[in-house]
Amino acid sequence: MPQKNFDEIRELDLFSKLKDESFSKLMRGAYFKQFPPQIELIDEGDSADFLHILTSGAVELFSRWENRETTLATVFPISTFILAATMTDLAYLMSARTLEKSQIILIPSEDVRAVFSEDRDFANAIVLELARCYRGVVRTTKNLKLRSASERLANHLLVLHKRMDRRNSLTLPYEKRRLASYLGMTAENLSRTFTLLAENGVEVHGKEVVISDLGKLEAFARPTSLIDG
Amino acid sequence: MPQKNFDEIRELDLFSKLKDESFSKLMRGAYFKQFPPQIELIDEGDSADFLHILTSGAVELFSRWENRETTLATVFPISTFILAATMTDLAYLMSARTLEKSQIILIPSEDVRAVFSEDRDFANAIVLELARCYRGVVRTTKNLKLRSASERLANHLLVLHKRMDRRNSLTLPYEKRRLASYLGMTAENLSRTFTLLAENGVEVHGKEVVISDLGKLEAFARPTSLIDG
DNA sequence: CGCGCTATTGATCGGGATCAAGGTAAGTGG
DNA sequence: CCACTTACCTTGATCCCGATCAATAGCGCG
Repeated sequence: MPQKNFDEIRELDLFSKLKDESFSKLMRGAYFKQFPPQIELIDEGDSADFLHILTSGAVELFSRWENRETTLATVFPISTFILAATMTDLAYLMSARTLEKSQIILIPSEDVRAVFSEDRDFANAIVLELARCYRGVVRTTKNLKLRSASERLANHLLVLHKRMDRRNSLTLPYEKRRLASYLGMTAENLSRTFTLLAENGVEVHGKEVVISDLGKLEAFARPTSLIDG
Repeated sequence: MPQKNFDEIRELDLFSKLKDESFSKLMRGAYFKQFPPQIELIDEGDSADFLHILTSGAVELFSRWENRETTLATVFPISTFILAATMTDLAYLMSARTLEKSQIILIPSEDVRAVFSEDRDFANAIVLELARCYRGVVRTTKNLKLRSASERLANHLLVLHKRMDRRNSLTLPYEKRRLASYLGMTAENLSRTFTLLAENGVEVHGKEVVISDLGKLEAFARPTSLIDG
């Protein structure tokens, strides 16, 4: 594995305060793998043998039931995923597939749990990370249950806008149909909702989104830190 | 506080493996309070000063946005709630109200965090509990996004049935309108959905639900361990 | 180019919401 | 013990958001 990756991983909240010894213990047993796009990395229900860290590319977390499928999250570098299943040694609840060619580090779950009980700082970081994830899903649930599809889209655009350093022009980092699924709507409905938002300060051309009237969009979206973070 | 309560709390997964010393440290700073029904214990956005433990009564966790409100969970004794906010020292993301007269133990968040970093077993238990909560909300999200309202109701009845030792007759432990809100539907729609389920092995009289044909209900609900636990 | 995939647009359908009355059951007080 | 109240639930009528189905339009890429 390139040194560059090591350094980046080391800087993740999860590992930054880790003892060197613990960190190398984790890395010693780790696999560094490259995957092509559209590979199913994880099938929900599988036992959680590895903690995954995405170092380049993109990964979709999704779930299937009875011929239906929904996107639960999109993971971008550098970040870990499916920590909760790893810690509890239970089956994964989400499936994962690469969206692009991706580099992924696989750390055996037993190693994670071993270091967790040896290194207090790691335990601390894991708790914070799990709590953060938990709160993220709670926000998602509130978003789904309290808002209409167009309100969800409007607020999501505001979140992206904030994340992009508040530039009024941004590029959607995923296909629209995945965005639609993530927001709990169909691709068709997303399209129509975008045209609806044209009256509320949003212009769309392909994956480019221009927020031409932030005030209008905010008035429509009514964002709150208790949902949108 | 009655000794009986102490013992019951001690048996919670979160506290059972705790050193006596740690447990008393937590209890020393704790408040034991009684609340009448319909009292708002927590307003989302408040800072998370206390970990709450419900020892009798019932508490609803809910959220509001723009004049809409949704039930996120109902808590029954004996259990803790809002652990994640406590650990991260961030604002609560859910509001809470008593549904009945309730006894609640309030443990200052700083004490919880202090004991967490002193007592390895407690740290362990907290991680497991957080991961469990996280996975619970992931299931909720999948349920909301992958299933229709009637499928959610059918599966929820199966969950209650399982929880009630698989007796074919059970009593709904909450008002129907709260169940409706929890399942992400209106009270009216819940009513109609119950009549729909009459053709699928379910009889309802008030809060009494009789599963007259488990096979039929299961065929309709198609439960899966990856959503329904 | 032309093939294949994604996005848009249009027409229609349906699940679930909303609005508006009734019904039912459990208190409450005379 | 029974009228009256009140809260919850049900039922009916209608509406609308968003899904579905179908066709077309872009776009990226070999």
